[in-house]
Amino acid sequence: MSTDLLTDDSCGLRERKKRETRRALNLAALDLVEERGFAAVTTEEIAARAGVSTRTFFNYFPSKEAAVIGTTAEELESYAAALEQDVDGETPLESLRRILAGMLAPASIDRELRARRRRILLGEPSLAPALVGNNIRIENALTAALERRLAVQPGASLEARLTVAVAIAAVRACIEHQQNGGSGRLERNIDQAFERIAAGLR
Amino acid sequence: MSTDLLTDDSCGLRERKKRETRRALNLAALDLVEERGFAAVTTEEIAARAGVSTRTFFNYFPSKEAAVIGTTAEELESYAAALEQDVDGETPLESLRRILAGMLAPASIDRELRARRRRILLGEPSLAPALVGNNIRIENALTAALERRLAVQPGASLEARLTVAVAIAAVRACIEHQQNGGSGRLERNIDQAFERIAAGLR
DNA sequence: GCCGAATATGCAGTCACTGCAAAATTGCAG
DNA sequence: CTGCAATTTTGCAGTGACTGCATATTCGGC
Repeated sequence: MSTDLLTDDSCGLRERKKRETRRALNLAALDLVEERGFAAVTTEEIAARAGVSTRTFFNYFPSKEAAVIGTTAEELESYAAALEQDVDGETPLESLRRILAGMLAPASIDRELRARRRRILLGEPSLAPALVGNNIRIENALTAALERRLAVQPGASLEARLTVAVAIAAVRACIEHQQNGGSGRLERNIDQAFERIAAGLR
Repeated sequence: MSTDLLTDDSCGLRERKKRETRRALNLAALDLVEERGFAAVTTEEIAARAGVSTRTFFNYFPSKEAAVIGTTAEELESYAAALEQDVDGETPLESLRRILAGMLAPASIDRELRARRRRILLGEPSLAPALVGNNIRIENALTAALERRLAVQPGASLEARLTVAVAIAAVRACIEHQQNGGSGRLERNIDQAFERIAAGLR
């Protein structure tokens, strides 16, 4: 196989190949779902397009949904690390707004991929349950990170988990609003939502 | 079959039988999951214990998870109706606290069943994704109800959806907190959470 | 008691997902 | 470069969720 451009970071050939395979599976899944819709795609086809066996597919992802969503442990850790950092005058909620908005926004590098991902994932209503299920992982990772930042024992107070859960719910609500033909642009709505939350809901 | 005690409310035998079957399936599912755990129970067994064919099982519930969770459209409507009502000086958030807490609390009649349900559902981590998926239905129903109460066009403003989503997230966060061995009792934590939200998070 | 409609069932089939054991690949030491 | 051990891939066989369809049963009104 051709040695590739983006060898990301680390060590041995083994690790690199695993990353490549994982990514290939995720991209294959996105392609196929975009072409035909989630229900009409089989794990066999995804594996085939990625050039591995069906069995190997399940060595990388526990379910078809997970392959399409494709959140990696690294991404999770990177978001958690970002939240753990205490940026000058930012409240936890402000940090969460920045980080969660960043997860949605097409960032500098992966621009098109991120945008495509977003379009495909949100365009498939049948993925909604899996997506919110995936949010549990995100919530747990971010909660732990915020607890470290606040220097409290894990689970000692509700504060951290509540803040994270509410922030994620706010973003989800904006997305849902968007999909139901709601008013306003997503970015702007998210800003408004966080303002409302900081001001106190009634 | 023996004519039963609680014939609930309405009309024909047909409707009553459907309710009975639905309930029987839900109870059978709860029983079996309590005995053996969700993964070790098959839809065939649930159907058998409820006295119907496997095929009929899927006429009532779209998935094994749904059968265990067992939320009915009637329940949804009743919660929505409760939220739609404008109770004296209650803010929307206060109404939501009351209604969502009521969904968890073992109510007057079904006391034991509600408690059992709660224990079983929350005791099965593998059901967590399905549970949050189910929350989407609840969120949609409550959002529509709140929009009626506020007399706004559906989807016109973010307000309703945001409030509902945040309220549900708060309850979920308290449950999650509880399950991770967090401090405090559930009821009390929910109260605190809603107070924090009304006061504004940071 | 009889007919149209709703409901229950059986059957065959697809596909997600798993455990297991054999084969292929990789990293490493000699 | 060569064999060796660990890791990864793969094939295979099996289980079980879920669906469409055709058929039988049951219900409600006449």
